[in-house]
Amino acid sequence: MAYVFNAFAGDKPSVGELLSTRFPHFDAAVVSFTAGQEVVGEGDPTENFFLVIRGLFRAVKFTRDGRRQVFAFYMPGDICGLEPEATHKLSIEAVDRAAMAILPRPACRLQMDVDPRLNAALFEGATRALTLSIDHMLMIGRSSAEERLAWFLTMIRERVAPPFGENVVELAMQRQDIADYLGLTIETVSRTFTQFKERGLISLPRKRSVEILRPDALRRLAAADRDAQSIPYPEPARDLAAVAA
Amino acid sequence: MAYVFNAFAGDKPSVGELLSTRFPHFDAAVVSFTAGQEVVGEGDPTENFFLVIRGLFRAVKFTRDGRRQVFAFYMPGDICGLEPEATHKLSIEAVDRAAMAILPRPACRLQMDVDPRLNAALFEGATRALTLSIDHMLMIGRSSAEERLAWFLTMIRERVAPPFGENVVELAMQRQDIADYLGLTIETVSRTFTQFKERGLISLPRKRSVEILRPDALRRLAAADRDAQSIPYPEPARDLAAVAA
DNA sequence: CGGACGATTGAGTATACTCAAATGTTGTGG
DNA sequence: CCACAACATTTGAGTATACTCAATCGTCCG
Repeated sequence: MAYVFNAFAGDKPSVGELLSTRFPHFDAAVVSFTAGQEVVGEGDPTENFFLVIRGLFRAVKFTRDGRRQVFAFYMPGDICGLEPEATHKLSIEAVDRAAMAILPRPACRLQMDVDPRLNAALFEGATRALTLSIDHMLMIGRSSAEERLAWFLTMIRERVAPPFGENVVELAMQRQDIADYLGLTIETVSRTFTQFKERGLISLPRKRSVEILRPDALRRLAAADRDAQSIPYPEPARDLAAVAA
Repeated sequence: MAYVFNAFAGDKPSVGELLSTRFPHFDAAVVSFTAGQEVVGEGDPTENFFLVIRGLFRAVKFTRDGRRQVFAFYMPGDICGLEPEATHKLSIEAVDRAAMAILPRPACRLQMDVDPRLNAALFEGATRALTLSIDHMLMIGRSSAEERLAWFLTMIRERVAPPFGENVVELAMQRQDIADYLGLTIETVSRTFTQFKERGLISLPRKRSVEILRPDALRRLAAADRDAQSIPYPEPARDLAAVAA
């Protein structure tokens, strides 16, 4: 997940908390968006930071001929819009009906100068976002379709309810978003979902709802552990140590 | 270029300058490395920042089964090692005979608290690094082999001597590094080099030396402009406006 | 000169792609 | 509430791009 501040990730107070403390009226700047609506576009001046209040957003970039890459999904508690240049290099769009708190940059900067905690939190967050993007890039550059989808499902699951996640994950984004996030086509994503279903790794109660039946197997696939691919069905053992390793 | 501070990129004083000002004896901590030598490994504690003095370094990560992704190349003036977690998530290795200034983190942090300029420079740099990684990811996720290599050559050329670059670029890294940087195999990289040569886009005086004969054509390929692919040979016109657009 | 390594080239293949059609889902108006 | 339209997703068939495995070529050193 490139470019994401996760409210759960820090041992320090979360950026969201700090902001809501320092800007007691920040909810006055909350704006709602409908599905597909653009918050900022590529080339727009970077005037604000954004704190996700409700729903799901995505950060995207387009090539000139219309290909699209999704760089991140932002969930409630995440901050985005921290691009350093004068203009945004990514567009931020609402995936579904969602809401953002809009935080003017000058005010944030002033607070940063005054409050070392906010300062440190933002810096830590920015560098952590970089770390989070590493896995994403490794996946895109060096993994098969099934590894990418397994990684995606594992990551989403663990973000929704850390540290272990629920076994049923609601996917607010549509298949095209997943495809563009993973650097695949929508057809390949769909086929891989079907394949996972047939292998008993997941079930699909509804199209946008995934029940993860065998989280360990999925996690091993995601870790690019080639052995996992040769284990289609059994494997009842837990394997949490492997995650930490 | 993920994770890179480029000494040329900023309108502010470069991080390198600030560090050498604030740490007048930082050159006492300069360490030399031979080709392939590891500066820090994945999992090592994050005790220092690093400033490249001479030569070329790469940031890499391995999957469990040995696949490798190169995330960045660091040139003199670049800073690396700014990972926020307690341990490094990437390994940093010397590509050739190279040297790093080793900057203890606690000292840097102290200076950051005291000196808002250093602080701002590092923050700007960290977020800029994020922006720089965007193109890399877009390439890896959504481009063909020839687009990736065209982008790589264009980027290297412009980094070596901004803003336009020399027409002859010395590649200190070997083909495997390029392949792992672009998410391709070494064979595909090699074939694409050959193809570019046959199309008259480049020439290869030596294996590690690329002469860029048609920078505009290469740049258009890199920009994922599909029209460029249907223009194999002629095209004498300049096209700098397209870069800015 | 020979060995080691890096790079290129060749042949065949697999994975994910494209184009196309069918199916499923959602939302809207009658 | 149902029917229909619009859209999202799945499935199918064929193909292209980049991969794998293998051999050759070139270059740098000892």
